[in-house]
Amino acid sequence: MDQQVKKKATIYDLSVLSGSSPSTVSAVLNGTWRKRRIKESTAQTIIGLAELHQYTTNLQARGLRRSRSGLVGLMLPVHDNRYFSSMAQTFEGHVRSRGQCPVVVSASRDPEEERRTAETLISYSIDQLFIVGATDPDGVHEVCEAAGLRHINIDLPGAKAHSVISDNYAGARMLTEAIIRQFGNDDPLRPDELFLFGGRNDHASRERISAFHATKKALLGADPDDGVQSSGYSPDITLRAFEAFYQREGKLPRALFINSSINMEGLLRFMAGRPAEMFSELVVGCYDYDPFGSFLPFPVIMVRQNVEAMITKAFELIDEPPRAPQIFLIAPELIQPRSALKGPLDTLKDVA
Amino acid sequence: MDQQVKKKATIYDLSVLSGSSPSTVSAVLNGTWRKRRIKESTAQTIIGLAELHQYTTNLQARGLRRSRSGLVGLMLPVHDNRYFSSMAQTFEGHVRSRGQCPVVVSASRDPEEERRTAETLISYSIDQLFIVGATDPDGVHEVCEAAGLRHINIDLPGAKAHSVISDNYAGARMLTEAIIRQFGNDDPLRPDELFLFGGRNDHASRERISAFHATKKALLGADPDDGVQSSGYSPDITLRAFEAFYQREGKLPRALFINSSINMEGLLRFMAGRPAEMFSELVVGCYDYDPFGSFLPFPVIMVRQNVEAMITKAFELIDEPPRAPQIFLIAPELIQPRSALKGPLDTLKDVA
DNA sequence: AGTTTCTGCACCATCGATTGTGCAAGCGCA
DNA sequence: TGCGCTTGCACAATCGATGGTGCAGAAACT
Repeated sequence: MDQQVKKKATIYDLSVLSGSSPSTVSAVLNGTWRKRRIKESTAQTIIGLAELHQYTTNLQARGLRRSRSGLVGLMLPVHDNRYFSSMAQTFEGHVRSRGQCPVVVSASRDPEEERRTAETLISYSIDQLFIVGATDPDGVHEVCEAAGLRHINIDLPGAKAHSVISDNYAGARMLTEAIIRQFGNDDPLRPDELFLFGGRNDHASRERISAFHATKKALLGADPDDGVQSSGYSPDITLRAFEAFYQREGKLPRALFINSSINMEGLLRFMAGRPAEMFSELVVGCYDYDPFGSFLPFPVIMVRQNVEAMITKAFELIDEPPRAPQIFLIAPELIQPRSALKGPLDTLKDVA
Repeated sequence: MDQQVKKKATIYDLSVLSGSSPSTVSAVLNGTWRKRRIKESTAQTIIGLAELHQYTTNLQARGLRRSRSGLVGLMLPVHDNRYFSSMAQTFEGHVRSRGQCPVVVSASRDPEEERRTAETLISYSIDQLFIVGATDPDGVHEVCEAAGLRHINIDLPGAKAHSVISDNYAGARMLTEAIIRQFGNDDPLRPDELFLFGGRNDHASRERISAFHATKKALLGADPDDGVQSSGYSPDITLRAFEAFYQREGKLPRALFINSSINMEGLLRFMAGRPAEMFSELVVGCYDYDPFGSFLPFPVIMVRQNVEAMITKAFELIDEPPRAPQIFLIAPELIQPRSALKGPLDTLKDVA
C-alpha cells in the first residue's frame, strides 16, 4: 500500500493474501467463479482484497492467453476532418457500450500504410477492425483474412468483405438537383455553368460523378463532359484546380459540386486573399457536412452522411456476417444552407 | 502456407523449421542477434523463413514479457472538433516516426471517465500517456503515478505533472485587441458592446476571461462586469445563452469573444433560421481556429493554438522530465478573417 | 598437448492470466 | 459402514516472446 512506486498487484499477490490459489482468484475477478463453484464468501474476500490493493487485470496477459484483446480498431484515412472525426466519436460510443476499448488510428489513404497499420493492430490481437475510407480495402482484407480477424469496410467498399457505405449515387443526385433548383426560373443555370471539383478514382467518387452527370443531363438537358475536375482528396491539389480553372476561364463557374469537405478546403484556399464579392453569386453543393461550412457567405448545400446509421449497421454485420460479401447503402441527408445540426457531441452531458 | 484459416506463425514454428532454438529465433527477429553473437548465416535463414511464413511478432506476448507495449496513448476530451482532431493527427505522426503505435481515445470531459480510461490504457501497459484538455488532470495523474506511467498534460494544466499549454492570456489579449481594432475610429466599439461567450471554470477559460477583462479595460477604458456569459463547452448551452441574451437585450452585441470553436457552434445554432442580415455587422473573435469558421459572412478573427509546437514540446518533456512539475506556455497565433491555413493533412502526400 | 578465449547457440525461468482436470472433504442414503 | 454424488477448490499446462546463464566446440596461445 505504501511503497512509492509499488508494482501493480497480480492475482498471485492476491492469492497469497487470500490464501486461495491463483486460479481461484482469477475466476473470482473475471466473473466466472459461479461456474467454477467458488463459495460466495471466498469470492467476497478476494473481491475485497482486490479493491483494497487496487488490483486491475493485466490485459496483455489476458489477451495473450485468450488470444483476444478487448480492443476494437477503427482505421481512418485521417483524423482532421469533421466527417471522420464524428465517425471516431460515434464509434467510440458504440465500442464502450460493449465494454471494449476503442483504438482509433489513421492510415493516410496510403495502401501500404493501410496494410502495415492493420498488421500492427493484428499483432495486438484486436478483436475486430472497422476499415473506413480505405484506398485499398481488399489489400487490408487479405491481411485480416490471413489473421482470421473480423473486419468490415465503411465509406468505401471492398470486393471481399462486407461494406457499409453512403448511398453516394442518391446523395449526389439530391445534391445536384438541389444546386440546380437553387437558381430561379428567371435566370436558370446552364449546363456549362456547373462543375464538379474533387474526387478521384474510388467507388464513392465514381458514383457521385456518375449521378452528377446523369442529373445534369436530366435537369439541364445537356452535360458537356469537361464538367469534372478531379483533384483527389487534397486541399492543395483542389486549390490548384481552381486556380487553373480561373486562369483559363477568367471566372469561377456559377455553381460548384464539391466532392468532399477536404476539397472544400481547397475552395477556401482559393478564396483567401481574393475579394469576397467574387463569390457572392456562387452556389455550392458539398458532399459532406461541416457546420461551419454551412454558413459561408454564399449558399452551401451539403450532404450529411448518416454516420450513426453506418456504424450501427457495421456492428450488426460484423457480429453476424452474412455469407457472401455485400454492400449496404445508407441513405444520406440533404442539408439546406445555414443549418447547424446536432452531432455526436450532443449526446455527452452538458456541463457549464 | 495453404490451410484456410492458418494460425499465425510463432517463433516456435520458426524454431522447428530452422532448427534453431526459440530464443535464437526471437533474438534474430527482434534485432538483438548481433549482441547475442548469432551467426550471420543463421540469422539470414531465420529471416527468410519469417518472411516466407509471414511471421509477425505477437505484441501482446512481447508486451507481457517486457511490461511495455509500444503503445502510446492520447486522451482527448472529444474527437469531433478540429482542434482536437488536428491534435490527434499531429500526435500520430510523432508516435509513428518513433516506431510506436498511437492509441487515441476520448473521455468526454468527465473526470470519472478520464480516470477509467487511463486505467484501461494502463492495463494494456501503454508506455506513455498524453492527457489533453482533461477536466481533472490531477485525478488522472494519481492513476498514472500509481502505475509508474509517464504522462503529461496538454491544453489544460495539472498541478502534479508537467503541462504544455497554449498561452491563453497572451492569445486572449491579442484576440480582444484585434476585435476592438476591427472597428474604425469613426464608430468605435463601446465597452458594453463586447461580450464573451463560453468557457467554464478551467484554467484556460480563467486566463482568457482575465485577459479579456484587462484588455477591454486598457483599450476601451471601462469593463462592465456582466460582459461574460459562461456556457461551458457545449453548443446547446451556448445557444441558450445567446437566446437569453437576445431575449433580454433585443439584439446581439456588436462584437463577440467566443471561447472556443465548440461555443462557436452554439452561435451557428443561433444563426440557423434567423435572417443573415441580423449578423452582417457582427464582429467575432474565436479562441480556436477552424478553416470554415474563418470564412463566415462577418469578420471572424481566430486564434490558432500551435498544436505542432505543443506536441513537440510534450514529447521532449515526457522523454526527460525536469524534476518539479512545470507549465510550459506555447504562443498561439492570431489568424485574420478569411484565412485558409495548412494543417497536419498537408504533410501527407497528395494523390489525385 | 594443455590451457585460455572466443563463438555460437541452447536452456529455462519469467511475464500474468486462463482453463481443463483432478481430488479431498462433506453429505445423503441404503 | 460403505457407496456415490456434490461442493469447493488446487494443480499445472498454456499463450508467445524475452533475456540471463551456461556450455560445447573451435580457435588462439603457451
